[in-house]
Amino acid sequence: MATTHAPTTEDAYQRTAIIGRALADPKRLCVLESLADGEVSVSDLSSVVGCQVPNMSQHLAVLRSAGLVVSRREGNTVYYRLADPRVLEAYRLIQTIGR
Amino acid sequence: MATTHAPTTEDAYQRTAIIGRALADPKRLCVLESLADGEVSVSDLSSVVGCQVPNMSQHLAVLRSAGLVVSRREGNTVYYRLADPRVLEAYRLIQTIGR
DNA sequence: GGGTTACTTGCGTAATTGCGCAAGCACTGC
DNA sequence: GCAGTGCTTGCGCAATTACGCAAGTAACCC
Repeated sequence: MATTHAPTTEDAYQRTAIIGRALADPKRLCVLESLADGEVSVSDLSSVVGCQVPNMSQHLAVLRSAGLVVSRREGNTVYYRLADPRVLEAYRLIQTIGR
Repeated sequence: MATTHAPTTEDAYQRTAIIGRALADPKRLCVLESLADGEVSVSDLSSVVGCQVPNMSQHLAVLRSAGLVVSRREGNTVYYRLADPRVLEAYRLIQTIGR
């Protein structure tokens, strides 16, 4: 079934670009690093990153729609965690390229 | 030499974010993939990606200032290539996360 | 010198993004 | 029911971005 060279569709580029876009902000990178050791609540994340809660919520929405993080509600606290260990792996790799 | 926990400075986040930003466009991702097998000229890249040459030149400037590609001039042709094999590695990794 | 090819840069515009602030929702108590 | 806490969403604004087009630079050939 013509899997000759994997032509890489425009759609595949688009999905990958959405992830790149999610990695394009310092605060979002700080979030990913903060989630390396396990799940963290939104308010704790906003403290660590140093921004207001609504702003943090928007950044988390970007990360979530890119499929990099997932959320879980417990009472009235929402905890976020990395969706996949490869997310941290990718972040670390890009980090080493940048130094 | 105080390598305690690597606090990750704001500046380090910024440099990593610039790379993420460079990976945030489908056309630029197509460029990286096109450069996987070796150097390619600007006009050839614009043909493969499907955009005008000035537009391609701008995308290449983004990739270049992020340190992902380097250029070399031969006569009046400018060839671009990946600056580091890890760039392709990072692209592939992000790609698998996205599918 | 002039002319051609290959690429870069500047300019204007439409679209997207990050932020602050206010309002809305979801859940827990009372 | 009524607060109160924690998070999300909508709105307005300043800043950034991608694109097309024109003009500029660099190297080649005559």
